[in-house]
Amino acid sequence: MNKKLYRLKMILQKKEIRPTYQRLKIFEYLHQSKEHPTVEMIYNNMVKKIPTISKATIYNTINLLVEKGLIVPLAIPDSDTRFESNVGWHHHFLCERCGKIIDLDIKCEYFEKREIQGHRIKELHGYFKGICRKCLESKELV
Amino acid sequence: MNKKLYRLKMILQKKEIRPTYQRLKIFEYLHQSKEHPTVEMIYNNMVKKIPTISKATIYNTINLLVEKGLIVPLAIPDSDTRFESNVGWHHHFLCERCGKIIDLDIKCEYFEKREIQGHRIKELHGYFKGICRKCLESKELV
DNA sequence: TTTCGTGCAAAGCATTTGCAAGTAG
DNA sequence: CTACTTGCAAATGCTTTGCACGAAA
Repeated sequence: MNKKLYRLKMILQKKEIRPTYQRLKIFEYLHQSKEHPTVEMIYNNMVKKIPTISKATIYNTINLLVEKGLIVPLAIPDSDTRFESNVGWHHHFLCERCGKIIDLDIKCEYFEKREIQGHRIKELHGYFKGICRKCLESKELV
Repeated sequence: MNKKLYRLKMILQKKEIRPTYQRLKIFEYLHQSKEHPTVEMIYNNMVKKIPTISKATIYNTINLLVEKGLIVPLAIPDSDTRFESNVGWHHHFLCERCGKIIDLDIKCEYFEKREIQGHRIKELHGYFKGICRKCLESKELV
């Protein structure tokens, strides 16, 4: 675990980000969490470990990490922005029943393309909305 | 043109929305505009035609139209939400140079699917970010 | 030592809400 | 007439900013 933290510290330094305790802990949390947390969720989690931490620091840090390309924001209508450390291109599934966001492991023909209809592609985002497998299964039991 | 307005009025009534002048004009604007306007853009456009209109009415109306499924919101990180009346599934391209949002006329294998890895699909959203064809061309002239 | 980051409180904005007056059916 | 909608202003809530103190290089 210490080795992993050290690795994260190196990543920050490589991007010229001072690896303060707060930043490292936030970055660590984003790496170990699979729940695509909101700012609120990050804050609630951090307060447990660092009781004096402020929301301003959370905002400052995630903004910095996004700028440096170390995390990615996920915009969803009528919902708070979420963040993830998995910066590789992939799609998402949002369950409208349980609210979870699931990383989809599907191929997309555009993942390899650098151009579409003459436009140069720099980013690609895709998400599905509906009811996830688990919710469907539990509904069938009712 | 009157015929078109009448058609829009019918659409509102079918969804049990009282076709007030403000609502009809906002709905009309969203139908004729191809620029995927923000709330701000809708307001600025409406004020020209209805000088007394308030932002609250714009918000009330678009929220209602979204609820009823007559328009679709488009969430983009670090950018205001945009709206469009084209509710059919399609992808978008966002140019980071000129800021335009372009409807893409491409097929997607998931447009016809109703399930993905066991999850039931109700909505599908995809967008590319990069530099649009026009901006690439004008850059090449420099 | 010097520069940068943190935490607090205040400021800024977009969006929502409450309400009196006006409008649609 | 009765219920709903509008426009205004106030309230709300998320995010950013200014600043003094503290921490990192």
